[in-house]
Amino acid sequence: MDKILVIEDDIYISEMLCALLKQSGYAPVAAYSGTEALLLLPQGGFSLVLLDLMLPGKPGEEVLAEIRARLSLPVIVLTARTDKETTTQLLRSGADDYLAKPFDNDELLARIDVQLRRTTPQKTNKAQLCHKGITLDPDSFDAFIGGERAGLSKREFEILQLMMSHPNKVFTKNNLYESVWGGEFLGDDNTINVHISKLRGKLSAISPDTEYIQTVWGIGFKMSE
Amino acid sequence: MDKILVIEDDIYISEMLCALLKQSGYAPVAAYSGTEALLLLPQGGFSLVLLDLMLPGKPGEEVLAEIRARLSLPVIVLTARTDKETTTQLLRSGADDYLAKPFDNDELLARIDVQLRRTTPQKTNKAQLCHKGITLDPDSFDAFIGGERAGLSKREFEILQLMMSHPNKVFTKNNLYESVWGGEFLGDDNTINVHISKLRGKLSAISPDTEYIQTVWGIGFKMSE
DNA sequence: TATAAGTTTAAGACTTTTTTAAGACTTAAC
DNA sequence: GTTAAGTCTTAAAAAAGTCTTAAACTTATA
Repeated sequence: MDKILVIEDDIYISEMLCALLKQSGYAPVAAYSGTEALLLLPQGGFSLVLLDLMLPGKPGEEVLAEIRARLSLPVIVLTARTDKETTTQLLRSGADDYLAKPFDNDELLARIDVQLRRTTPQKTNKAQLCHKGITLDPDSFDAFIGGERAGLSKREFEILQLMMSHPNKVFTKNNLYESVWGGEFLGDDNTINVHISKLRGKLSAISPDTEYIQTVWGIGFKMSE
Repeated sequence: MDKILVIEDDIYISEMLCALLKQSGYAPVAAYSGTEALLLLPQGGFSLVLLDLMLPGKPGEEVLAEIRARLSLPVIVLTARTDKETTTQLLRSGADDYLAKPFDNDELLARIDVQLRRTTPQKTNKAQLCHKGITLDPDSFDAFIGGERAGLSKREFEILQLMMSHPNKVFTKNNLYESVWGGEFLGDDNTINVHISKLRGKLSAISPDTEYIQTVWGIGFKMSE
């Protein structure tokens, strides 16, 4: 159950929020000032922060900055001010979203969902990698181009998967070796070159005129753009 | 540079969006229908999707669902409808954020920032060097001027990186040799001159009228101001 | 103008990558 | 446990790209 820190000085609103959250299956914790919130946060375990901007003592903006400086937690700001300057400034200074007061309960819940959806590590999400028409299928350990199976071996698949997960990065042989083989790389090894060559062969067997893997001379390999 | 897929059928709005994005340092790619977008997406490399809900052919909601089913990419929806039902429904069905039309440019940029901030994790690594319009990309070991790749070799990159890391310092040949080659400099060597010449050639191939590397007669080289 | 310093070019040396092929190793089936 | 099929590694030659050298040319300084 996700713990949500509700930073709101108005007791009436705070209770309303907490009730709404509890009813929706979250575990709300109320903080009635920014300083209190900053004391509670290090306790840990929070999945999200709801932050009212108008706070006694420390202004909400400062609280936001301190949360951001210390933790990586989604923060949704509640504010009465809806002018563009305020709201864009808020987003720029670290808020993940904001909601204008008075807000709609359903919308608040939806926005909380959105934030938690991304924070909570992908449960089912075997997001399959796609790049330049290559689709990777982690279930069959194989790659497809336009529906055609490439027939990769395990190492070939792992190399391609690694490279496609960061399509702009150049991977040194060292990188590749340590990630795919998991050991230390002893410079004078041609194994990776051979695997890259085979991989290219299988990819270009499907699509002969496309370059998929680029060599960066003296450095390594990367996915073509 | 982050690639953003702009799915918008109205050419006027699409161009406006692309111009705005380009100006802000993103690389926009326009798709004028949902089906086109779904063809472009497997090409990969996109960091974010801007999706207009009103689309010819396939409705935006379906496009959203298909994107969600296939990839894990932030999607910001642009919509004219602002009723609570529509918007919460949108967020629940996979949108990461939405913006009501007509939207404010700054707000759009701020929201894009928010989404990218979380998707692009620890961009903490080597902050890319910029100077006089040259951007160094340590991932691809190359330099860019206005988005154009220079195609540097390893040594050329290392020289430029060294010089750009202290743009006001004058580097003697000795300095350069010892830093880039790592050995002792034996005065009568022309190698560095040749490399500087090649480097200048590649930079001015992109931007012929700008001087990037200055000669300090009798001493060495430095970045131009 | 003479001289020292910097620039450019082109060719060959050198290094890195690609490809091929053969043998070693793994895996799965019998 | 043996066999068969496929995968991985090693080695070596060929190909491709980069670096260095040397020489001719240009520019700045005294």
